[in-house]
Amino acid sequence: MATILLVEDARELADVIARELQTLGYRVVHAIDGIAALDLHAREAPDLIILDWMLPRMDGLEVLRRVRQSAPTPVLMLTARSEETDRVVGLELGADDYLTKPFSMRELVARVRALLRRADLIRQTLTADRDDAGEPLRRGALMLDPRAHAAMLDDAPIELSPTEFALLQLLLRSPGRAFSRAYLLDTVWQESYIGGDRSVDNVVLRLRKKLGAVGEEIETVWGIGYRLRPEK
Amino acid sequence: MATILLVEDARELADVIARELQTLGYRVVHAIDGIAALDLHAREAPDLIILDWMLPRMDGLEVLRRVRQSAPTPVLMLTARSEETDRVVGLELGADDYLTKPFSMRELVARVRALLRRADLIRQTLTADRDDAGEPLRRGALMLDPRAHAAMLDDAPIELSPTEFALLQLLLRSPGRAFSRAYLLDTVWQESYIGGDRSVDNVVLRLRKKLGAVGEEIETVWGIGYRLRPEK
DNA sequence: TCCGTCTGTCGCAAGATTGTCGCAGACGCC
DNA sequence: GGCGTCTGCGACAATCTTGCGACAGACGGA
Repeated sequence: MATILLVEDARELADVIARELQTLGYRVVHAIDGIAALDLHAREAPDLIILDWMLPRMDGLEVLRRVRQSAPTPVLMLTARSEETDRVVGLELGADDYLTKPFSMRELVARVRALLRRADLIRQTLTADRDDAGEPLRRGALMLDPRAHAAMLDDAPIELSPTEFALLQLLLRSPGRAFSRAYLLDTVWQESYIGGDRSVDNVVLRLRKKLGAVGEEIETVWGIGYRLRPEK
Repeated sequence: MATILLVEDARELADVIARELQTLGYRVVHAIDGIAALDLHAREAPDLIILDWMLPRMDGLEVLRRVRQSAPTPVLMLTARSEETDRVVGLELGADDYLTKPFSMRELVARVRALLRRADLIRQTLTADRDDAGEPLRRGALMLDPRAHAAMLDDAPIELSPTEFALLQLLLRSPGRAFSRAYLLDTVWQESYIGGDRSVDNVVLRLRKKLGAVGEEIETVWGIGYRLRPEK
């Protein structure tokens, strides 16, 4: 689950925000001044920063500037001022969004969610680009199209669940390579892997059933995991 | 990875933009005035130009005019002015998009990606889709005319709200491609995306209802988002 | 101001997915 | 061949996702 760095010196407000975010499942790290914020940012590598403008020891703008030098972490700025000039400065320095006090919890949450969603989208797009996704993968009678998120077997579309799709895609990208269950859990399940090794087995089981002849080419590597039989 | 020519004389702003784009994986070439911009454009053949309106030595409009004489490179104009007349002039001269200062990084990034994506799409499909947004899109009994912002179903006009229209247009442009909710929120809702995933669902729901048979071709990609069934 | 349209939210129900469990069978090692 | 370990696989329940109706706030026009 995402970690949020909250930088706010007004204790009471900070508590309210932190509690709200925590009940929503986010991990909240709290800094009370600018120096602490930079320190925590470096240590915790949060997914999002909620940054108050007025801070002891180093103001929000300076924190923003320094953060921006090291990481593209999205920043939501909080401010009591509403003057247009401040808004301009904040946004030009790379704040991703801006909220003027007083604001409703509801609005804060909506923006936090939006920023996290966007960051996640960017991350996915980048990794997809790196992996050269988009090109259809073929293997015998099977064709898997990442762009359409669809699979065809003998020219007939087949239904694959998200997990099945991701696992199959991984196998198809590296035929012959053996994947350990731990690696698969890490890669396919990512950080949400609450599953045990049996989960992997089951997805493979379901894939084999759905894929017919191609399914038989998913081999068990005893004591390790699975691999797609290298092409002849 | 795409190369972006950034033409902006305000050093600090330019640095922020450049850094942001670079962390996203783009190569950024920076020009500080109009003459340098033309020079770099000729040498680097960038995939996109981000062009400030006010520039030393040759203003943005003139740069745009000259660039247009030699290449169809997409151009995103930046300007401090918000008057309608300027906007009209810029777009008539062939700017592809337009952003008024102050703007958020989020917005800039969204537009940059939208422009690159569109350019890429155009490059790929050197078929009938040679238009940008003007040519009518057809699909079975449905005809959608972006220019007139009007839709016809079985030769009868149907009412679509702006959001519905934009989403449908996106689907029609890339039949078969799966769009995640996050992507749709980023693209269709753009700036004002305070909505949650349920908002997307609802627009799709309304579209399906309005579109009859064509509506049934909007498929749910479980765990991902939506897709227009590819044409046979 | 009243009214109609557009949009986001909420809540519930239906349905899909996925992790767990148990057991049978396969495998590797000695 | 015997034995401990690992895997295949069916069943099931918990969880997650989506469809959809209802509703309320925002907005703009009359």
